[in-house]
Amino acid sequence: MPTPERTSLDAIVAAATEIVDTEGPDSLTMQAVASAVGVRAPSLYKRVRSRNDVLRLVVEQVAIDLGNALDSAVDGAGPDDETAGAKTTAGDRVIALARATRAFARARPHAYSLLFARLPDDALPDPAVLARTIAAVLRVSGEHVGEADALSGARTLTAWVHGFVTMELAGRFRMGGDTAGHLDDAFEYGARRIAAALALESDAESLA
Amino acid sequence: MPTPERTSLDAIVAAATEIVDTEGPDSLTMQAVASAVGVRAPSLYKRVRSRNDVLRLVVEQVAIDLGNALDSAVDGAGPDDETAGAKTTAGDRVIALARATRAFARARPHAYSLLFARLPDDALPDPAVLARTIAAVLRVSGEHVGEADALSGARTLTAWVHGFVTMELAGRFRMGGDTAGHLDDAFEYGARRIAAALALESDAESLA
DNA sequence: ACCTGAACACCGTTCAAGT
DNA sequence: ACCTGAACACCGTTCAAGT
Repeated sequence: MPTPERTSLDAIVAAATEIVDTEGPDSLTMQAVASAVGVRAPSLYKRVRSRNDVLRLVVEQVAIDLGNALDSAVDGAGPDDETAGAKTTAGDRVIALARATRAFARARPHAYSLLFARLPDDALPDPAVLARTIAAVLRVSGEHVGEADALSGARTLTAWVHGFVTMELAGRFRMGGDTAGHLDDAFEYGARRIAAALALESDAESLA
Repeated sequence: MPTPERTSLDAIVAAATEIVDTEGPDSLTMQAVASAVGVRAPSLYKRVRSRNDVLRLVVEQVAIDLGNALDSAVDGAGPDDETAGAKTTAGDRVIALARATRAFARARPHAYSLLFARLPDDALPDPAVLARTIAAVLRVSGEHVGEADALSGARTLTAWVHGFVTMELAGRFRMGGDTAGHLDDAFEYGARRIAAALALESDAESLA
């Protein structure tokens, strides 16, 4: 006689993502996930192939969440020029993307780290999911520097933001006086500089 | 009767570093290290406190190796201007540091990733070791943009290089057409742009 | 003083047995 | 059809016993 299902793939992914967010990937054990969804560890193998499969689903969920945050940031971007009636520029949207990425990483450091971590092959996220995640970055970069340099601009922006955020999260290489407020200033200053540097790119030889 | 020592802390660190380089941190087990140095796993606890202690020693060794590579890169930097007799500028040394970091990361991807990874508290490297690692970056940055902006310049350079290299190593967010040769071009182009952008910084309000 | 086997509490994963 | 306890091969770590 068939027994009723006591959990679901969605519940497993949700529980696993929560564990990663609160305790980090090392705490993502099959027993912890099973306990969170109310079954025993062996039952999980009815819905997933392995722990790495669970990890992959978490990474993809995180990528989707970051993509949504980036989309929202573009929609909600306001003008840097605070004069009444000033229009929002593509440069404003570039800055908004940088800020949204940093905010996401600070809110969910373990999850964010996973996006760029060295993962086992069977935990690698679907490239199509990642493509959606960065779609807004490519689009805004194109508006800012022109379609020909959209790729090069997106890469430069992403590299700088990711590097800054990683160093901030790791808390190493503090380079002397990195206090919290100082980092905020350094980020805003750097983001403006990078956005400005990208805009100059359209003059140089295209590299896309 | 005292038995002779059959291994040493140096041998343990060397073996552990080799395991990390060849198989990655997940393969760094106490049994693997013990087997490599010719003892049983419990014997390791005579020289180290825990697996995280071994990991910390590996991270510090990697930081020392990167620091040496950066120092060598600065010494060996040549002029971008290939005219006979052209002098090596601070900008040339900035580019040389960027190239050396990328070369290190490509040669030892697992080791490099550890430098910025989220690590357990008892695996965190000694800040003094990390300070030595980046000393050359701070020094060259100061020569390039002036002492007042040395910190800000070093941070921007390190963030961009680290971000670029991480994206390259992870192989995700390929953003369309990232072939091997293309990435080389993109790196050289980006490094020149960042070096140029830093040089402009000295005009702006200092942020150090 | 150093090294070891045995043991403990964990992992991921498989599988026969239950319902 | 789904779930489970038991089992297996691993982990890190401790410790009494050997030399």
